[in-house]
Amino acid sequence: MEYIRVVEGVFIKRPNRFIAHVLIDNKEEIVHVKNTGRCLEILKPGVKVFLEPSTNPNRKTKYSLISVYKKDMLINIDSQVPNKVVYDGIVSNHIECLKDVTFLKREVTYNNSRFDIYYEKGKEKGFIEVKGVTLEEDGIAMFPDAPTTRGTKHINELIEGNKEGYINYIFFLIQMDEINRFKPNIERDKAFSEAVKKAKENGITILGYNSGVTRDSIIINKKIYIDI
DNA sequence: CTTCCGCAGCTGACCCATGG
DNA sequence: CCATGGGTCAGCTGCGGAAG
Repeated sequence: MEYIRVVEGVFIKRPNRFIAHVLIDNKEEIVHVKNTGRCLEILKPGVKVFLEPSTNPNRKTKYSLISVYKKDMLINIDSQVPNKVVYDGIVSNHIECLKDVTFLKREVTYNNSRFDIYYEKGKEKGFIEVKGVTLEEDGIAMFPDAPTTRGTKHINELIEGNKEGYINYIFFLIQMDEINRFKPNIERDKAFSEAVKKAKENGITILGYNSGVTRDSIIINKKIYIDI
């Protein structure tokens, strides 16, 4: 997944969920933030960020904030992209246990939820819920960075699906390089963490992959250890 | 003892920008 | 036109303290 005409900036502040103030070419710009989480740990004043110019002339903001440096590690915070990165990873047969799928579709509604990816592989079929992970502490990636009742609900519905014969997956895409370990963030969201554990006990496969992140791209990389 | 007022804390609505 | 989710603010509730 490539970004076009990426520019560099310095993060100033994020007054609300959708916008941030960023210094670009020594000029303060108001830009759109693609991330839904709060990202307190990484969006600190003065950090170096990368932005993609918008092609939509009707937009209020000229740029979207896509990645942030945390020390010397670049973290992609685009919450739209993990979905696509995983989808591309499956299509290119990069995911060991999802090789040679026979059918693949994004954003598929099932009962009351919409899941990120639906797949069929011969007789096998199921849903894949993708979670983008931007939080890291001591080399361990964690999710979520803020409580997510929606996420918990999704997982419980994946468990229901498994009971009805689907073979479902939870896929944590770590939006950074060189992180080789993942665990649910029990301190931040106990309910979610317990739902993940329950999912595993009910036969749902929990996958974690890190990504190759550069200033103008993100691509799926290596399978990592999941600590549940 | 009862009533009223003030304040703190909580809830809910709305706003922000975008893309589906 | 709706979903997204945190921040802000207005308005409401409930509690406590003080005064009649």
